[in-house]
Amino acid sequence: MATLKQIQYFQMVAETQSIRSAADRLGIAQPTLSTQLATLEKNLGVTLLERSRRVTQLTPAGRQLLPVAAQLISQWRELEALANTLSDTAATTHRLGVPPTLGPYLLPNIVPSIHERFDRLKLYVREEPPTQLEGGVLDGRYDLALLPLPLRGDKLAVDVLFREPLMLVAPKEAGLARDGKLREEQLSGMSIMGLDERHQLHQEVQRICERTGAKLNRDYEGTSLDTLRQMVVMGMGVAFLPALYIRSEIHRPEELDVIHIEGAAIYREHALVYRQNSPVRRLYSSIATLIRERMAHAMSDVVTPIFDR
Amino acid sequence: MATLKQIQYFQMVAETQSIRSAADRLGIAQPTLSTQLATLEKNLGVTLLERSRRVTQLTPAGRQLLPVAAQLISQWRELEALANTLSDTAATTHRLGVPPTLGPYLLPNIVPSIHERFDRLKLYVREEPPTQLEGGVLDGRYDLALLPLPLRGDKLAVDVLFREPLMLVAPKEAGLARDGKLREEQLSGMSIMGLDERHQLHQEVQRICERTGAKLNRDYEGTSLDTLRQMVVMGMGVAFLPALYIRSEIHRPEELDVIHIEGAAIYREHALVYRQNSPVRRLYSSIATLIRERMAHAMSDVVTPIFDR
DNA sequence: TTTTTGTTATAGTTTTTACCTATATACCCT
DNA sequence: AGGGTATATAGGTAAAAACTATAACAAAAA
Repeated sequence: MATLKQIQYFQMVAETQSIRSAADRLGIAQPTLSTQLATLEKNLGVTLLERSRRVTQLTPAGRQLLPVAAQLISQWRELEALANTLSDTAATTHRLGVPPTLGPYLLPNIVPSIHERFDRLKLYVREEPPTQLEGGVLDGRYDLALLPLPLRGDKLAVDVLFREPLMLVAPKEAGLARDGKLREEQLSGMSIMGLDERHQLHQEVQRICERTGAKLNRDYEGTSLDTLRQMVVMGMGVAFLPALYIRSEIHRPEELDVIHIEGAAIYREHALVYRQNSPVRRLYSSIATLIRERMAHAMSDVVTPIFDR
Repeated sequence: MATLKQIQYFQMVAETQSIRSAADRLGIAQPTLSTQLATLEKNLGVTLLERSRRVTQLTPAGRQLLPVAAQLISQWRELEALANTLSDTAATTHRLGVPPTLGPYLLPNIVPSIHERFDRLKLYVREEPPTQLEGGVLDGRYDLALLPLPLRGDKLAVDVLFREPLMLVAPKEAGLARDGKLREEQLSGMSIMGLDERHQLHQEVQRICERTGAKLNRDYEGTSLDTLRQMVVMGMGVAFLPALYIRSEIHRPEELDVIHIEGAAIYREHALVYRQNSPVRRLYSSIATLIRERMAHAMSDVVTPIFDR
């Protein structure tokens, strides 16, 4: 197999019409160039150059191969240039997976900050259920993902980000919320609506119900936070919704009572995960830090950043 | 500078997602592949692969470089393939220069034969005055040329092709041609029209006039054989025209008398010329043979092929 | 003509590097 | 904990890419 060098040599000789001066301009010895050209010709099975003492010029075959060779070299230069810009790892496109119950409500808050800090970094974002996301990061479909804790496996690097309370929402007419608060014990026996079981939030709510004695109503299950919320608005029951969802503009406060449960640890935790041996794990962990800082700065009334774990 | 091999290696690893199996498929040892990849990465200044025991996959940067690398390889394959077809020298495009007083009247007769014999050979034909053609072959603007003899220089390979008589043409009403023949002596004092002096034919006719005592009329000079012929038709005088021109369909026999001069060597000779050290001189000389044979076969009434000189 | 000069090819060496085998190291899985 | 598998490293060899020196040759100059 020929080398890019040899092709470059060929190109230079074609340009200068002389092996001698081409060798000078390439900064190599003339015999080296002669033999390299000879081996290139041998490999290609074609005589490229018409050697003579006066001028060395292209053969008809060489003339036709030259443009292809030139294109090859320019393609190589392009690859070099691209590698150069990518050598700053923060200049490449990273694939980020997000769960549907978090992404739309969190990303608008943090993506601008990320682009501000790493101005040439690009994100390719896709939504998927957390269970699939975890495997997706492992098998390389994603470079990093936002995921609720705990994870199934333990093979991934995990940067815990923040704690997000789940708020009980109830129809106005239910009159549950005197002052927007409820004590944990009052949950006991209450019938709670949730998302369908393919969502991680389903399990999370299930655990909370088991702990507090509430009852998970499986007759009606939402397929998204929006449909779940709509079911509450229509008076079909109460539900736990993530604080970030409620904070987002999708929520219209006049339609629902939002109730904070006192005394109970009703929340979920989110982390940024990526492969342990990703060469850019330092970048990812600084993105995690950036997210925590952003949360602390702009959303500390809603979520609790976790800096040390 | 990286090598094409290394890029191919990179491509294979990306495909198999494993250094081990890529090494197998490439037929090299695994450590070789590891080090080659490392040097490629060092040269590019970018980490291309995320090594791990489970699967080795691309980094974000590697993912973006892979398509460019793949294109580079495919470009190389293209170059190889082209070289392969060109390795048969008769499959390339050769640049042929012809003089305006010969090309249009000879080429239609010989080009089909050339393509029949060398079916993948292509010709790029241009017309230029012989004086420029000779230099054009020397400096590489042409690969070969048809030229009238004698040549100025002696640095080119010359394959003499054939002798072409020059015929005297006269207006019908001049009544010069009793039986289409004239003896050399009768030319003496006759006023002959010619082409302008940039054409080689001008000099040739001039020499003939000097030898036979005819007088070259420089008051009216044609810029092409067609205008010269037209001047004769219009009764402005007589002229020498090449036999191949007269034989071509451009000539309409009813308009002119064509007169053969007896006893005098009134002709020009044509040769195929090319650079001495052209790597394809054997091809060119067999093209010369082909032309001679074609002349002998189809035009022996007009021209005299010259096989031995 | 002969000499000089400049260009390419060849010979002989050195240095580099691509490749190998053997082994270390790390991780996964049972 | 240990066997199995993947990659990395070490050390050595052989191929090839580089150099210097020189031959061979053609063109230009003397």
